[in-house]
Amino acid sequence: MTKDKTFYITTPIYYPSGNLHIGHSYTTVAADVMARYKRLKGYDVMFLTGTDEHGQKIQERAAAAGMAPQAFVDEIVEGIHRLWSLLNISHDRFIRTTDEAHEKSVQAIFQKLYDQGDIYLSEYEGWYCTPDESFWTESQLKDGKCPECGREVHLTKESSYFFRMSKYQDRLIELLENNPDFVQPQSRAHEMLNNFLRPGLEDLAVSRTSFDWGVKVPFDERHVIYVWVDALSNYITALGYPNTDGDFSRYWPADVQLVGKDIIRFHTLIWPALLMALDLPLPKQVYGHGWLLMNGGKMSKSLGNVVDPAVLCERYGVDAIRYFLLREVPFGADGSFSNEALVQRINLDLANDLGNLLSRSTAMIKKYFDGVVPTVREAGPEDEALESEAAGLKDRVETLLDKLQFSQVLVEIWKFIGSANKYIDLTTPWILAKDPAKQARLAAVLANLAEALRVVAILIQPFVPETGPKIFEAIRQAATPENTAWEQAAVWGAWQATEPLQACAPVFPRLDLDAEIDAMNALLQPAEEASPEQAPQAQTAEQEKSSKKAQAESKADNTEGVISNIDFADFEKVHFLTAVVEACEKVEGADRLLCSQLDVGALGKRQVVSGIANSYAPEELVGKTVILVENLKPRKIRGKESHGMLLCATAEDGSYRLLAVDGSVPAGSGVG
RNA sequence: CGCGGAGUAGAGCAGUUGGUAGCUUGUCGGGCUCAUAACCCGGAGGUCGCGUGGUUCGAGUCCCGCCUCCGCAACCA
Repeated sequence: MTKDKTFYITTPIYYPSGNLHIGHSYTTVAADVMARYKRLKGYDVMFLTGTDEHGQKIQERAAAAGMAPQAFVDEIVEGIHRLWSLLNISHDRFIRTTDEAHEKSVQAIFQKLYDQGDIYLSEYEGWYCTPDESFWTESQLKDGKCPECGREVHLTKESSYFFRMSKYQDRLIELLENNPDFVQPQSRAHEMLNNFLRPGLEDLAVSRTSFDWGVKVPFDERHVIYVWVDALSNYITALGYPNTDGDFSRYWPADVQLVGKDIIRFHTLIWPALLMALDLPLPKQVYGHGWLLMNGGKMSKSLGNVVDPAVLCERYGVDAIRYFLLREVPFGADGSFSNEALVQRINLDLANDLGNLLSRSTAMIKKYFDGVVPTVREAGPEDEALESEAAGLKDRVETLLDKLQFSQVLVEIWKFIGSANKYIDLTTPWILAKDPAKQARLAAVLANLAEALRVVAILIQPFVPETGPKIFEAIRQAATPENTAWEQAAVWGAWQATEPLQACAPVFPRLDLDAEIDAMNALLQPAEEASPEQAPQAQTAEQEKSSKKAQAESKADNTEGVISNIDFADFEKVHFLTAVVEACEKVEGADRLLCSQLDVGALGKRQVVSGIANSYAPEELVGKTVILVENLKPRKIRGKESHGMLLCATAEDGSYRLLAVDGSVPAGSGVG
């Protein structure tokens, strides 16, 4: 059968430099819901996701792990496949930029653009940081120095191919101004226009000679194709482009391309410009969703506040996680993730409202009619409201889903679940049951409840693919394609039990809030150096702001005593010593950092950078005896070497107080 | 004067073209007993960041000024 309606949806291709976190799952689950919904509606769906595997960072990570880049990404991609499988992601295709077909297509695209003059060879002029081997533009520099390491940079030139993006500036402005649907939410379009388009676009460097983990420029082996052409073009190479027959002609242009708000710039400027250069139609919509914030701050590995979706799924089940992700936060906006919110959603929405509705309905059918609702049924005055609400529900859900308003869709469905619960209270079936004359009315009431559950089961399929079938099973509705079809949600009276109902076990068991939060905190304890107590040392300037809140939060949690025990051997690994501060000054360009010169007795002098400038003035520290973690791995903070860390207590207001010694001991004394 | 977003009941959020301020959760009280200590009803709780600003018969909603918070320069969704 040839379906005439197609729907092509994409997620970004993820960068496999490490395992994915809950944020990646958020995007992908959202795309999955749309894909499942459209399939239910009878569309021929192409749902694409994948990985962006080239680039310097991967090369470095692989080298650090002592692996070849390909082997390195293979391993991570394997994990990503497992995660998507766990989350019931129903992608039709998974593209890797290291796929041979993709690489060939990228070369063909590059060649075409070069041949037609949209790509030209020139020189990339920038500020080069030799130790970091990285280029920076004038505006990226911090105080004229490398923004990464703070060291000197020098002006240098590197040969590079450029994409003539400036040529498409006017067409891009027109695109964003005249097509309000192209970028969603629309506020993001303004940002693009004001920040980038109106000030003027520069041509884009699209090749590099400074590393070689990438696709070679077909006519110039010294260059590898840089991220833009390589990564963005995945959306068309996955369909076979430059071959424009088959899948490409069938699915392109994409209906929706989901991206996080951070990369919307590349998808609304560079990507359309590339397509214009290739003379291809543009995607119908690029949707930039918001972030899931962890305790109010951005999620990132270096902060140690990353939530592992696999752990959550294991503990709560896939559907609970999928439901939470899309229910908790309006899709375009930022929202926060917290264990408490997750457990609350599971308890209130899934267990109390939906789970309990199923439970009480099936229990009554079992109890009053031994699982079989008689066909002699008498309508009552309470029925009308429930039935008419159900009748319009499918359309309301569709309207909202087509606008990707996932949280609103779930609100709408749950309103109906609430109505069904209320319907039970209004009709009081337990009273009807006592009166033999009211059996027909009781039958009607219970049938209506099964009916409501059937409608809900159909509509929630895209969101919670495991739960829909469970409900069908519980009400003994055969899960045939005809019965589960989307259109069946608009029908009232299609419930047809295949066998007697039984009282069913809870589909979403209620959780103990406090116990869960404790358990989750224990699971999520960051293993590395980002634990709160170490934060003053471990933070870099750019991380400080966002980690501040996370610190406060996790600190409060820690007082509950859920930190796992360590062996004495572990403790012994840490060398504490006393040290005397000989000199101390603020670190230039950083708000919270102080750089101290310490006398550590026999060990000589040490330089330590600490994030305590808000709590101490530099001169206050001089002469103090402090506790130093002596064997902490040295690291650079704002360009300054920091060999160790000063122990501090954190006060309630978030300020730090140094640990002191009771009495007087020489510098360099052991502590422990 | 960089750009954008946000500031509405304890918490988290809605408030469409200006017309009596809503939802969820929490809290207090009541009902019910079919059900996963679940479900249903009701009460309390807000001078809608500030300017006793402007426009208007009327402003959370439009205009002006100010304050606070967050994001944006890094190919972390």
